[in-house]
Amino acid sequence: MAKPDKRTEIVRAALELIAEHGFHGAPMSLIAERAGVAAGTIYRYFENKDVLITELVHELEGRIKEYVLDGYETERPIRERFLHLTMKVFRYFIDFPLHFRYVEQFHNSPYGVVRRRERLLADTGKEDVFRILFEDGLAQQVMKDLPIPVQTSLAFGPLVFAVRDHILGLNELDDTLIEQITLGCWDGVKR
Amino acid sequence: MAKPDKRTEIVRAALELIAEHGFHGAPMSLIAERAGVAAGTIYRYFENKDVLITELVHELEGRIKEYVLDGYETERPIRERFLHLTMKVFRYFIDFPLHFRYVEQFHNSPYGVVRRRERLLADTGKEDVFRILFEDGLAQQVMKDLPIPVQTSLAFGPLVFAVRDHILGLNELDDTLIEQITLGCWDGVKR
Amino acid sequence: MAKPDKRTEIVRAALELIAEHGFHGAPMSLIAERAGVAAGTIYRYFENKDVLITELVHELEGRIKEYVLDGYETERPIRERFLHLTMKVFRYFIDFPLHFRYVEQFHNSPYGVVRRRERLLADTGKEDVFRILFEDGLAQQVMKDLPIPVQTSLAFGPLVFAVRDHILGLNELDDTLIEQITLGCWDGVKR
Amino acid sequence: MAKPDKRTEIVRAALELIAEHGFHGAPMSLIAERAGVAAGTIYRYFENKDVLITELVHELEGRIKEYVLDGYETERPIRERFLHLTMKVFRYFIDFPLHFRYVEQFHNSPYGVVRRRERLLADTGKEDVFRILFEDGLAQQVMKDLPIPVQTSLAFGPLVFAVRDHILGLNELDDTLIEQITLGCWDGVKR
DNA sequence: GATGAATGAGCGTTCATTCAT
DNA sequence: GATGAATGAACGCTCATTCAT
Repeated sequence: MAKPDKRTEIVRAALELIAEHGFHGAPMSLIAERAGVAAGTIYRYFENKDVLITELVHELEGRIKEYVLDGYETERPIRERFLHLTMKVFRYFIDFPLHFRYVEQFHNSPYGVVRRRERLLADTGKEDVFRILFEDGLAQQVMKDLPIPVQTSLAFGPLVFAVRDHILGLNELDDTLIEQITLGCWDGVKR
Repeated sequence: MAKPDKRTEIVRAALELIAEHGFHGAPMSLIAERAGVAAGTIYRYFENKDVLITELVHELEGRIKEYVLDGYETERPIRERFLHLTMKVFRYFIDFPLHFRYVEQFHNSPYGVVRRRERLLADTGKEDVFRILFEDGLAQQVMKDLPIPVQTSLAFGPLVFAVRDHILGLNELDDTLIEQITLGCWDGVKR
Repeated sequence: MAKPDKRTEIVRAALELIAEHGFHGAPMSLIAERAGVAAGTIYRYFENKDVLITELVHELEGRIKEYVLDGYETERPIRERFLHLTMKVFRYFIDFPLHFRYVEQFHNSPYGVVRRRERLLADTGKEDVFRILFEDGLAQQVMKDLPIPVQTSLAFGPLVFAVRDHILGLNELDDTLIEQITLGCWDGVKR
Repeated sequence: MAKPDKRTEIVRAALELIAEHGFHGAPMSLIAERAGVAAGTIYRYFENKDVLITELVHELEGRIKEYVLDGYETERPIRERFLHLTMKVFRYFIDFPLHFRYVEQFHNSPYGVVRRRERLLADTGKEDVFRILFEDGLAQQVMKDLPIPVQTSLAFGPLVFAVRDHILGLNELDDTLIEQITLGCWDGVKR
């Protein structure tokens, strides 16, 4: 924290620029400038722009995961766990709108498509709390018997929409609204 | 099909390339090549690339609207109307995955953001079937009392997620699954 | 006059556009549009743009010559003939600023350079009133003994400068001013 | 000559190409090639082609001014000062014909017209030696009472004409001829 | 003759990437 | 390690010219 090293600055600059102006509006030279480094320096830390973009999304997703899992207890009832997870995701994205914008941009670009596919094909199921939650929910007959991806859609689709509108200023998401949406999602997935 | 005129070919080529490879991966030269015309020819039909992109999204949205409203009867019960609309949207996007991908890309780009905001600010409510449906649903106390954008999130968020996964091949959306999701959405918005 | 034929319209349009916006600002398509003909039609009358440009300058120079020689009497005294010619040129360009602008642009472009050189190398001396005037002036020992091109410079250089400034609005050339400049030029060439 | 840096080479190449072939005949790619740099390199030194063109004319005018004012003494008689200035301008342009051609092209292009107008409208009179000379000349009743632009026309019009012809090879301006023209100009402006 | 849609070479410009310092 | 000047392929776009109708 004392010495914000160059890599950190590069990542921060890339996040800001891409989140705000898209991949188009974030040339390497501008990222370098905003990071306070020379253009060539970026290539010491990232092989090329694609790698930078991809590593950045990894980092963000790691942080989101960490935030969301904080205080999460696998022993609690399904409903409670569900609400914990969705509301945490909500809060995270509202608190870090740049992260949301970045991740959104990423997943709606060719990079994201590749990434998403790889991820699903790899069996990451073991450690995936959402997956476990849905499987538990099914086993306990609390949730509908739907494929995991479908459950995910019902659980997170509304959230993403709502956050997007909120960030664009078309919406004003306060605590009660967040709770209502979250409960609506629960209504969607519960049996 | 009788006269596959150049404009049509250009639009088709742009749709394919942008849907598959993003705005980045669709240079005018490639669009021209795939449309079987010279690069300069595109500019007889579209003032510039931005206009091409924007007109294309208009066209697609027009077609979607037409498809979705076919057979829609404003006199039917709320629930039935809701299911009609969401399932039609589902089917359309599953039948025309390129359209889905294109519209998605558009709305996650600077173009789309501007468009979205303008649209919301303009009071287009009069003719917007979704809006009317939600207002009716609220008036009849069948749906939850939530802001329109939030209702929209609950109604369409899961759909977009699910279609995306389906197109990526992570999902296999058949009729029963579509119905289940749609019903899940209804559970989310109904009182 | 009754039927402003296409060639005339093309020439007029080219003159206006080039005079006002330069060669750069006068694409063939715009010339065609302003002439009320199709783009391809121009090529029935002129082999290509260069030919159009060159023929136009010929036409203009022909008209200037005609105007200037109107009322010119080779029997009058040198001074009177000199003043007649220079003042007529003055008036012509002030009355037809577009012609002036066009001719100026032409002579300051690669076209003009070629043209000018060809012209001088061809022995056009026989019919050139200016040349004859200068030769007479020298023979009668009324004018300085200078090469013809130099005499031309002294006679017309100031005129071109003054007209340019006038057309740009930096100057207001009225009759007395024109006369003064003309007399200044005479002072420059006379012995 | 010790370090023929890239900027210098670019400027030199632009000067040569534009002077010889006009703005049309000097694409950035060719300027780059002749300068021995990559096309993109030009943009490190000049924001765009317009800026390159405009900065170049500034540089040339600066050098001309410096050359012309060398040895100029404001305390000398009007006539002597007049002859000093005009003859120096003469010599400069004869020694640097590319500079002459460039400046001519510039002032007959849309760039130049704008520039010229701005310059005249701005009251640059304070530091303008020509203006001061003409004002002194008028005050001392040595020169005719004419507006400054008109005096300028009489003083420099012939020069520009003569130099142009000389560069085109239609003329052979030697010292005596230059002096004669200069004296002719003086005859034109003096009372 | 006249049209104007179509062409495609060529333009000015950008930017991811390299490499001498 | 770090720099940033230099690169040059690739982009969006223009426009003189052609040719089927």
